Amino acid sequence: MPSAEPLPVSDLGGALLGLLARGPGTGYDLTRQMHRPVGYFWSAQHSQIYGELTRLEQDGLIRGRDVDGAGPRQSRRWSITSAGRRALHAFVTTPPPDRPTRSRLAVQAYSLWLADPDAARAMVQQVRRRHVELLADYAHEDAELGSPAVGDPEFGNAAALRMGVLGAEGMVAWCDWVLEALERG
Amino acid sequence: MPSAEPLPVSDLGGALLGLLARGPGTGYDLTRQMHRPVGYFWSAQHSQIYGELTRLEQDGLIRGRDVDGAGPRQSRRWSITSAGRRALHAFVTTPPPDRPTRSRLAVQAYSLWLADPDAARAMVQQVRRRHVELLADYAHEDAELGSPAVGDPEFGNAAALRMGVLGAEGMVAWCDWVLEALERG
DNA sequence: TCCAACATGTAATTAGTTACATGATTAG
DNA sequence: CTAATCATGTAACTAATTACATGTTGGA
Repeated sequence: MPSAEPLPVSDLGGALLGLLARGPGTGYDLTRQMHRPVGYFWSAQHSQIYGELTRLEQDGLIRGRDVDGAGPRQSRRWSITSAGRRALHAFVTTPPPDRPTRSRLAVQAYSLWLADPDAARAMVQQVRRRHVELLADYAHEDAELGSPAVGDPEFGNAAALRMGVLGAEGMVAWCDWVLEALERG
Repeated sequence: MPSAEPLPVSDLGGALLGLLARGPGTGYDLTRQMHRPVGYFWSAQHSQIYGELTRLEQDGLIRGRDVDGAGPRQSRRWSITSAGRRALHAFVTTPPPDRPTRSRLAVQAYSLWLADPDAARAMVQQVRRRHVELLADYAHEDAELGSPAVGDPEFGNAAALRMGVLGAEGMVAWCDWVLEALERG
């Protein structure tokens, strides 16, 4: 009998399965797609991705087929299997472990009190600019999206994007809070 | 001549220096302090902390003195050196690298479209509860804090806490957004 | 002709987690 | 007497980054 429990996957594995659930692709494709919009929240180098794909294949969650591509080597086109879909199902509905979100910026904030105020202001202003830019990118993506139904793959994009917007708005608000405090001295 | 550039430190190194800048402590102390409020944003096991402390000592950023503690072994009390303070200065005012914040929840969100709506709702509700609890913890800490001046160590606590509040509020808003979308079907 | 994009892989290193190991003191 | 806390360390492993390596095709 087949095991009832689907195989657990790593966070990167979940990201890759999430991409392949929308359609097959090569390792190279996946590496590029680890940009907008999954890549807003997860990144990986191709070296890590190729390794993870091999592991997912060994677990039977994806299947690779050789195709001849433009490069010097054979290219492999990966597709998700039904076991992979089951594993992805389990992955998305399992509450994430309750560890603190790692934020280097928060670690810096914790020691901001001993920084030179001008240097602190410059750093925070740069962070602010970056998040304002991010918000503009998100707005672009959002404009092409509308309000997809929950069963539509686009709903996943919208949900991830929404999280990005709320997070970036929070960061801008935080920067303003710090800048005001530095103003007051 | 002494080098003009202070030694770069890792994120964990920055967190530990940030704690030691407020006063000396043993590895055990630091492990416990990697809870509120730095630990809201960075966590580490003692195994990693002890190793990092050794590295910081080799770089001359901290200094350890043997004291006899309650345990079976000699205890070491660590203090930050002036080189350590310089390195921490540089650490806090260097804009963090522009990599995406890793969010497993966002990766899950990206594939939420193929989840069973009831399972999705349960997951999101649990995440929401967790962040509401976090907000209550933050409010507690905040109440004891007031509005410290920028040169006061407490200002670091306040800044980190502020980031936590804004982040958690964003997460609750995100959960509500998803729950509403699931309601509408 | 040179550079970018295509396309895949390995090697070396650093960061982080989990598990193993020890042994004293104190509170219930 | 038992469990928790004190207090430190190592070992084994997984995750992630950086660097090394190869070789084609298409456009400026």
